[in-house]
Amino acid sequence: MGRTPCCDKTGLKKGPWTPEEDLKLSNYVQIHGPGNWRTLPKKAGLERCGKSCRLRWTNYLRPDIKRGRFSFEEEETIIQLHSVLGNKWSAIAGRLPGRTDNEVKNYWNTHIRKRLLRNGIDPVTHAPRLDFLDLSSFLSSALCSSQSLVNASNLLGLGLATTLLSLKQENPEIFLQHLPQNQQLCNNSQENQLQVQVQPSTSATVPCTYTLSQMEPIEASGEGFFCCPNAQETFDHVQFSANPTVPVASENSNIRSVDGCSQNFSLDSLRSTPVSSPTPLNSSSTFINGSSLDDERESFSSLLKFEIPDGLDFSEFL
DNA sequence: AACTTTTACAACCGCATCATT
DNA sequence: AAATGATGCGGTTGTAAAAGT
Repeated sequence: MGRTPCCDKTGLKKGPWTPEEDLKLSNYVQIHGPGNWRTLPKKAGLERCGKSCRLRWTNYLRPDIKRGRFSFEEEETIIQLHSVLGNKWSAIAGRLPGRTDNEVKNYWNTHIRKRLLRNGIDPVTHAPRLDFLDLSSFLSSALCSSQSLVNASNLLGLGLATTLLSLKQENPEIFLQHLPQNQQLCNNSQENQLQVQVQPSTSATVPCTYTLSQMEPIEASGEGFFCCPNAQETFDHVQFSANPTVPVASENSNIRSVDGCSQNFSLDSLRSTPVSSPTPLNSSSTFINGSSLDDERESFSSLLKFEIPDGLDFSEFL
């Protein structure tokens, strides 16, 4: 015995709402307030399912809804929250004033998800993925530019580190259970530990190094994704290293080969999103009315760059 | 200009969860 | 404690508009 349907669908209208229906619904809700959706259609004189009325109100007619394109800041917030919360669209929308879960979900599926994929970022794990990289452009860039260097092991090291952090977030018990093995993946030497060197948000604070086992994920704070156990700070700049002696590199927008298995990057670049500052990164990126906003954002996303080293055997990829 | 394909978004549907009886 | 009802959530679909051929 299944559940009774939310309403008797016979004779009920479906499809796009007419202005007249919108008016009836708006007038009714403004007088009586939202709620009692099952009985609302009859009282409001609408031939619609109560569920449909609720959806129309919450996603379209509500007076506090913000319409129009998502700003850079909103997009960045969505990506940050999605990396922590996953497809919890309602929770994400709750942190974006005036935006609905449906709107956020649609924007993710039609814009952000595709762009992340194009830039070699897995939209589910938010980690760089080799199988998403455009291999042809990858190879042509390697063949045409003497400066282009790919260090496949570095890419793998980066993916490993980010995957481990994701794993720790999602399955802390399993992560801790396998931590010794995980730490050895990056380097066979048991003396080396996979470490995370962090640059705190405030410049006055000295960078510190933690092992992954010490890192704690932060629930959607909007400020960062992990916190140091003994420090109150959040941070947005991490360096993964299999070698505790590796120094912290200074640039935090690009992935750079520092040494061996270490990687230096910011979470912003990892997420392939624009940097937090609303100021464009270079003078040619000033906003021009009429230009494609997606293209602008695409150019920011290209900050995720890979350098190609000499001596890479491309046959490994083919 | 006509047709096809792609894109964006509103709306629907089924299920989960919480509240009430 | 179980049954039922109300609401919310997330995946999916339908369709109009835009872009491409």
